[in-house]
Amino acid sequence: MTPEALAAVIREAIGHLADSDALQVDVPSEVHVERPRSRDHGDYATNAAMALAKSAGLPPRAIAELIARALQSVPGIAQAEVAGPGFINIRLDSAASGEVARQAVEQGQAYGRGSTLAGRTINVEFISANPTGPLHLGHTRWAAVGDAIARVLAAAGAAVTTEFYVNDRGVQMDRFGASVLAAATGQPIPEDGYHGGYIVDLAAEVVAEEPQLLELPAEERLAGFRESAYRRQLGQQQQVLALFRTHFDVWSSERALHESNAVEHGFEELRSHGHVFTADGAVWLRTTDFGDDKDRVLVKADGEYTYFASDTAYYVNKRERGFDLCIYLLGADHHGYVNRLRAVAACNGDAMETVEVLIGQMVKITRGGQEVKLSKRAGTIVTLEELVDEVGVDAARYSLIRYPVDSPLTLDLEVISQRTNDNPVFYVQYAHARISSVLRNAADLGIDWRTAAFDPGLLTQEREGELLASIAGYPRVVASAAELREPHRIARYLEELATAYHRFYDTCRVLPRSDESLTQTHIARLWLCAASRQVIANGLGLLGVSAPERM
RNA sequence: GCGCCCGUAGCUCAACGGAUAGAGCAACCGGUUUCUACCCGGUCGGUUGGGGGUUCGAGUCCCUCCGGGCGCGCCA
Repeated sequence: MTPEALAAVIREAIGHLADSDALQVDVPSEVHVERPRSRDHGDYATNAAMALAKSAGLPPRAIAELIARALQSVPGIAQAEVAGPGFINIRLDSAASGEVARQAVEQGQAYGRGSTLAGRTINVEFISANPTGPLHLGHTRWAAVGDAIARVLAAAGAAVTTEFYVNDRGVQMDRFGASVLAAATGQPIPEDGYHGGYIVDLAAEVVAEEPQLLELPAEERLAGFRESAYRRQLGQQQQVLALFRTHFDVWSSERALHESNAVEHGFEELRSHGHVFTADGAVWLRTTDFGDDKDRVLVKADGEYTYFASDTAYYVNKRERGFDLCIYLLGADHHGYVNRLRAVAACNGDAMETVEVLIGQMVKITRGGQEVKLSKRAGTIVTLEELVDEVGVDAARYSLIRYPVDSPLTLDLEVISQRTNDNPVFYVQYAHARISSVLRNAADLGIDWRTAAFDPGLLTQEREGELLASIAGYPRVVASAAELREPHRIARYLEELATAYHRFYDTCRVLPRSDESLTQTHIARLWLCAASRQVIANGLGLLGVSAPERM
């Protein structure tokens, strides 16, 4: 029995009590079931009685008594007793606990997937870097976390589209082009240009492969270099992201937005809602109608569109493509955008909740405790590529996802490339490899556990119970990670699951020793192993981290 | 000045408003002569930055102060 199933049972019990007038309450839509820290408090505990006390006008313990008595007759529940201020502590019988092993094995990759977000059509936009340089560490955090969020949302039943918005228009692109051209022709790179070493490499590449560009008249030459370098740089970003296992369904170009007239179209939509006005020769969006500090300019007095104009049109475009939720992942240096983005939604006649902005704090990186400075302009940058080269995709992804994004993060390159428990990705992966080995050995011994009768009631050891409970908790972890947009919960959970497995393995012999014959207990433990492995693989899959069969 | 985020063990960090605030690392002590020891067990370690409040119950919610990060363009 999973905690969700138990919660449903408790809710049902409360419903019966309410129907029979034993208790005058509204049946709560959600019943909270938790795994108590201390096993003395049972397998699970619920605070339902305490939560109902106020509306029922009865002391929590009295309500708890009623519910507990009802639960005692439920199949699978071995014991239900009132404790403390009104908790109900519940003990399952071992067969009911053990059934989740069967569920996990039989459901396979589907185990843990849910439907809490079914019907939602969600756009997740992240990274959206300028195509004027390699992706650096901040982008890398989003590459890992954004991708994991998308996977987790999908696991909760949402239809998810991941999207990368390419800022390929405007002054930065011109500076980029000018920088590459300067490098190609031996001129000093402009003060306001890009000075990274990669500019020189790009310039050399362009010259080698498109020497004819050098022959063009000045203006066309500049444009030629800009476009060529842009294509190459974007291609490089795409290639590195693919290597990093971060997939985007849609690459959306700011330039294309303008060329397809989507910007003007977006303005019309907003105008029809009455939030566009003209002042001082500029066109504005009245975002202050919806909580922004100040109104924002869409078209400057000189006729140029602002960056915000594209953002606004892009939002309208997303809505027209059918997304009912637009999630943006932004760096902390962009948190000033939150209010105006939400205001854009409201100006479009949408609920402000249609826009959800996740703010990620900065990532610092150290090597052996010493900070590695990041500066895109100065060229001493740690790029996504360099990080992966140094620590590998699995360690990089896992380390970046493992922490909530709203706190600043410091990663030490030495630590996350070591195979210590400072670097738990290996700990989790090792559990998977270890189980794989056991299952291989079982096959070698000719044990066909899958078709043998599985008696979950034989899993009565304390550590078997802990492991089963951990497995049973997985679907809820996925659901809450999706609801809270916090994939780090998956990682933390996997570490606990791996611990539970290692502890189980330490005390419970799975396979028969050479002088032993095969028993039902061996079979039951093999099911437990297979279930554990399935859940680890599913969880790592949500993080985009591999689940190796051997290490 | 205004706004957002953060402050938890020596370090890096967890903890749907729930019971005695937890892991890993570091330090120290143990465990494998048969399934992967990249593992397991134990010891040490805390006024959750300070102070108020809300309630059956606060690391978590509210107020305030202190400390740190980031942002406040007709820039992108």
